[in-house]
Amino acid sequence: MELGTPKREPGQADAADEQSGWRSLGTPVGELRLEWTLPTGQSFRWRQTGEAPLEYMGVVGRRAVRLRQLANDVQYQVIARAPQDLAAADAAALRDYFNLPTSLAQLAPGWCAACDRYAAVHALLPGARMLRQDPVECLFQFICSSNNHISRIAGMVERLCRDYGTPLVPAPLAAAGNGAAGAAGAVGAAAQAGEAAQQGQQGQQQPLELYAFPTLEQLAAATEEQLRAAGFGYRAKYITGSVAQLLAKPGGGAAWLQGLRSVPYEEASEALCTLPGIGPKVAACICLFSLDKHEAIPVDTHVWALACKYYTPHLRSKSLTKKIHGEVQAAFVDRFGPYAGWAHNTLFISELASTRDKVPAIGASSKGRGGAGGKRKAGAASSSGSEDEGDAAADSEEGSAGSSFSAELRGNAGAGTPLPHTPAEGDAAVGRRPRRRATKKAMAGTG
DNA sequence: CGATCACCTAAAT
DNA sequence: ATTTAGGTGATC
Repeated sequence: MELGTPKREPGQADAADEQSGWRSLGTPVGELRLEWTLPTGQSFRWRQTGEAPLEYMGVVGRRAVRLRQLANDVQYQVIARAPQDLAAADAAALRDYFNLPTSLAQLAPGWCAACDRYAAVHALLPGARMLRQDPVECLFQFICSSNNHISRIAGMVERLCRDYGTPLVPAPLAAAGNGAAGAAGAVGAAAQAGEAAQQGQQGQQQPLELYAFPTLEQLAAATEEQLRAAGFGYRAKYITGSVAQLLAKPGGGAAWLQGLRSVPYEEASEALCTLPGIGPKVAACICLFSLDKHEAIPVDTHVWALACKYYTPHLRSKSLTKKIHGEVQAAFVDRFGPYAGWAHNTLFISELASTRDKVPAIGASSKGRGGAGGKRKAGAASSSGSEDEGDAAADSEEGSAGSSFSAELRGNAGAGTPLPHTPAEGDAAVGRRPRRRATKKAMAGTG
């Protein structure tokens, strides 16, 4: 059952799975790999709860979910659900969350043809798919992400859910429960479920608590002082400020955000940037991870470095201003087409230290060939003309993206060796090191 | 518009 | 002790 193409319809379970409670999502490896999708910076709400098979626990909407990766499929199990949500809708909710109507496997060949570097990385990172998260949840997660690292972001988001969100009660217990159980009981039960599922892990962590992400109304209870005390730092005022602005929107902030799904990327981005704590990068994250803007490119420090090296070397000497952000964005769309954000995601993941740990081969899978740096024409559709400019520019200073990348791979064959990324000279392009060493607040633009 | 700096924090070097 | 870590806002 664990190998081969899933034959069942998504959401169905055969006799064996019926008793264990696992159901098939119907996603071959080319469409979804949990390890390249859940813990790679799109959402900070998933915790790994098992190894072999790889398993995660998290929350989708008001459903607490367990997911496990099989050789050529993903299975799920909804362990807690809001009273108003039907079990019959579980499959649809997950298919929506994982953006399954969009076929990654169909788009990837076009990106491989458009860029050798992408092709090399893609082979090692199949199934790196974009999520379709709830916009409110996504927005506050990424306000927390500014000038921050993943582990700390995850902690902040967890605190937000625990302090202001609604606890989710595991289904069997919810069914058997009575009013007397109360909120405290519900929390305990959810925690227990998480704890049980976490056995066999590296231990240490406290029981995983399961909460729905707080609604805007719930978040309105948070004060800046409270959040600062909880370790949100200067982002505390961004959160309270954005909550206030969103709640003031006619029709409600949630609906306003939802409405951004049906306007052009440019417009959605600008709208988001009117909220405190949201700039071009965070706006792009929200657009790509929750608002159906498949072309959005969050240009962070890693992507900026990638772009300077392979895609927009002519911008290398610039600093990452809003305008430059737009130029990098355009360069990616020019090369990869309307789903450039998806392609960018795989490239981005390949730069994460955690990814390199999991894929030692990433430093050793050369196969030489440096040809054809980019012949674009991504089957995904290149929006329009001016084809060769990007390539010409890319080739001018560093050689083609393809050859550069391959050269790096060759020279770095040791297993587990981090991608070379030879910082050469332009590495600190983002934040010029302060001429002096201003003690603390000097690393501004670096992150 | 572009360049600079301040803003929280915890882990890594 | 300094740097890193998936930036944004205010100012000149």
